[in-house]
Amino acid sequence: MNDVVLLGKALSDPTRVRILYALLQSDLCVCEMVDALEMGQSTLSSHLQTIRQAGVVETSRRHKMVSYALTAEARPLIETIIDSNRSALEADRRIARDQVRVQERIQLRKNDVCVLGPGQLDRSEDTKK
Amino acid sequence: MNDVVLLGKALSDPTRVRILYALLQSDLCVCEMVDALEMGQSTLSSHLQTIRQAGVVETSRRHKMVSYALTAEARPLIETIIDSNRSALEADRRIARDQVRVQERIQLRKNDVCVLGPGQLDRSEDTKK
DNA sequence: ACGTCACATCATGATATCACGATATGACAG
DNA sequence: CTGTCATATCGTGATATCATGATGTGACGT
Repeated sequence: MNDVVLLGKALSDPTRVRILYALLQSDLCVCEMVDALEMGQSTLSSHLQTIRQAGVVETSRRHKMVSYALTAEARPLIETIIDSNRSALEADRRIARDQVRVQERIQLRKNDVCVLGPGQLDRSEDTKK
Repeated sequence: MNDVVLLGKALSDPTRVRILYALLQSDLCVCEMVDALEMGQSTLSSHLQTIRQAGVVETSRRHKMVSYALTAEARPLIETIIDSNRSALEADRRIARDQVRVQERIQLRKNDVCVLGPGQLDRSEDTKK
């Protein structure tokens, strides 16, 4: 019972859906998500705790950063749910923008490891038309 | 995006999970759910509206009663989610009790149609041992 | 057409959740 | 063992959700 409710809570907020959608692309550390998803670090962190309580994600430490990943148990179910609304999600402008920014942040990794802290990504390109 | 969030909201409350679990057994009218799930009619109704907004259930009128059913589109997904936690749900005492009471209420139908209004089910048996 | 009955909606107060800034923690480098 | 930096937690005020009782609505039988 409670497991289902916690899964529901994980999915019941647009910000958390954005986070899950991003994690479906790739494991990400908190600093990468702060930049890519453009939200306050404390806001992001508390949503991550909510998702973690649902057993949907797990953490691992990589150097100074904490990396979040979908759990092996939850991933298929999350994929199924997301897939059932894939087209609506892909049409969402916020989601599309997140995708691009996640990829940009991933490009900055060295040897697949995040080397840049939160809020340090040069976004001067973004202000150009 | 919003569809996923609404689905999440439908699942994010224990009372709504109970309702969905009951509807997985059988279509039910509101009066049957009031008795079987032992909740106030207005409480039940507002949860049903939440679930309906998520596109998970649809209604039809049968005589005076309104019958709720999982939609054909949502049912497979709901089944998948429930199944992924089937054992935990079956272990839930509240859910188990609901199951019994739903079956009792269904037994009272004539020709598969509910004939008894809300709060009219004789529960004198329940107070025995 | 008029009640009646099942259901929906409203009003309210209590509790939970949200975003955000400030502060705490704790792992690593030096 | 000390500072630093990434992340977690706390505090707060605004908003949303909950359960419940009162009231509204609309389809059916008479």
